[in-house]
Amino acid sequence: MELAYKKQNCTQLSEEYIGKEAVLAGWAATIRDLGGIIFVEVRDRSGLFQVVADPKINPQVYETFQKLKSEYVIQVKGKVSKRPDDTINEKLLTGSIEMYPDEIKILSSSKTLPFVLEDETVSEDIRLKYRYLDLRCERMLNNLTLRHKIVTSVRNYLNSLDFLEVETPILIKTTPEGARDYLVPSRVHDGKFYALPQSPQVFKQLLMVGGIEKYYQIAKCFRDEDLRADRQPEFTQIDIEMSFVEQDDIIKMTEGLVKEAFKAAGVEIQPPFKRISWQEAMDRFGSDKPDTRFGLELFDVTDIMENSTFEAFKGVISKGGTVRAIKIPNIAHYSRKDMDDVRNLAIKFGAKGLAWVTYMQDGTVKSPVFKFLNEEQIEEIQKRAQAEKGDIVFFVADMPKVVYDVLGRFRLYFGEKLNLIDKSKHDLLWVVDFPLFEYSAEDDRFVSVHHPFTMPAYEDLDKLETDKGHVKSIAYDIVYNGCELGGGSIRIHDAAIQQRAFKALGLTEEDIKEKFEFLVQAFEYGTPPHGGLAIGLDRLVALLTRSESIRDVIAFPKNSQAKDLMSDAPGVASEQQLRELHLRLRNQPKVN
RNA sequence: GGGGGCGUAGCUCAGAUUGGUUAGAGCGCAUGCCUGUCACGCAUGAGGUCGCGGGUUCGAUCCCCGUCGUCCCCGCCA
Repeated sequence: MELAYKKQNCTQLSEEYIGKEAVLAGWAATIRDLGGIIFVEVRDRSGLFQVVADPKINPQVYETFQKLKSEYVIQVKGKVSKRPDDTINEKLLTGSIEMYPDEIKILSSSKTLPFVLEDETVSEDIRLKYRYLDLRCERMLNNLTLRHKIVTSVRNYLNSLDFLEVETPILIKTTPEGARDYLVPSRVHDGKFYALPQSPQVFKQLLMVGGIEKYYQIAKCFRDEDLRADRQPEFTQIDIEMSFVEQDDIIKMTEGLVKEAFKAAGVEIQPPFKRISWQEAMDRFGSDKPDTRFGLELFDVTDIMENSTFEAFKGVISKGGTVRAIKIPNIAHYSRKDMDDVRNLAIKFGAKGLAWVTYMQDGTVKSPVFKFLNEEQIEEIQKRAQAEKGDIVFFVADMPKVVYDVLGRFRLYFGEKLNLIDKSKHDLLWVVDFPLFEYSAEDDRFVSVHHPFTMPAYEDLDKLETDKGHVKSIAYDIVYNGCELGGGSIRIHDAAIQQRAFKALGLTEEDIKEKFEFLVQAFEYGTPPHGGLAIGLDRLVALLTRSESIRDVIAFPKNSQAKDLMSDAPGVASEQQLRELHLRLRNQPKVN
């Protein structure tokens, strides 16, 4: 596309252009002034192109070149020429050609940059403060380019399947459950607030009631919770909902989508992906997002320990607890200090203690717990662990949730530490059959694992009243290399089942009316069976670009304290603004 | 809310085993020289509230306390 200021992109030029006129515009990336000749690399989004000024060839151009400084914006016009054979730069896409411009214009000058572009060691806070400069670096350009390609491939894929992209509101009513809402005060309605959506959940279900049948949206979502490397206060989901579907339909559709998204990143993957039940994931990997690129699977020794004389374990078991173990290979040489560190790690992860068996290289076996076990039990442990010389088996006894969590984290810790993870793998799988409810000790009641509209497994419907803790749901997560990429569920479309689900959650009629009235009401007017899922776009792109943080795939992210270091948001509001919003501050904001 | 790391030149860092007279390096920047560089080379030079405040001390970049900034983790969050 020819523009007023440029007719070609830098890397569009090739040897085919030799002798032809070109007009480039971009930034002076590097300037090499050799005294009698000046080389400048022009950079635009496409890449680099070298232009040369020689006083004997064009004194006027040479004079302007002498004025150039780093990151000046320039335009050059002239004929593309071949470089002398011995000056070809193999590292540059356009390294065999160059231009002695007939004309150069300085379109804009630049101050000295606060940091050297492409210097990977520059700290992130400096780069975030001058994000517009960081964006000039190849890394950010590549990340944003890949993000765009992935979004494009997703849109193309869903469009080809007859989906409609529909926007849902950003100013909505606050929702009682889930994450903390961002609130927006209403000027028109004194004392009332909008919330920003944590996800378009309610609206996408209403779109199904509205007959849209197949909906998607590249949706901005907002959660006012503390940040992490993979969590931003505003983030983007590929949000999808479909009518007249069961779980398999969603899974199949998503597998195609993920395949296309990976293809856009140059990675070929072949659906269908493995499916593993939530229970199996917890039993084998201690996680609902298992990284199955390596072994170190957990195993159950509750039955053995139950018949031991180890009162600590027996006490846990009699209270409904479990004893599980993990075998870590080739660490029997660990010193006492190493073992203390491991024990402290277990405690940090939530264990009350740690027991172990060491299978020494000399064939002896050492364990602080063996005095509580008979020979048969000791043998059975070795058999289940398939322990060999050099291994250590660790035991954790507690309520299942704690045991899974501690051993699951142990597994990841040692997998990383012992370098057991094949980083070249693209391991995709589905975790299915999640429990519908989870007991919350904090609230002393059962709460939704997914959300209150998740369909219970058909075979578990009669347990809704009798055995809440064991009701499975039709919910599914997609997991990539041990990271949750997305998840979703089939929703309840039957008013009677929805009432039973609400009841199981301990919600009263008033609660339901207050919290979900318009949704429940909508469902009374003919609701198609429906379900969907959402995929975290930022995480997906971060994983595919091997970025350490999702900040690296967002053009203008917040820092770990939810501040925008560039614009210094959030800022203070004026007294006038506060008055219009009917607000008074409890504390004066800190001014730095 | 809690735990940990870091904070010295524009950027990235060093600054000792023990607190001491003039706080260094590379990159960048400036000036000069240099006609085929592409990490151009060579020379010269400028550039510092050692994050901030307080304390200990004859004396603090260094030790102590507080505070601010930033990153990571737990809690929180799908």
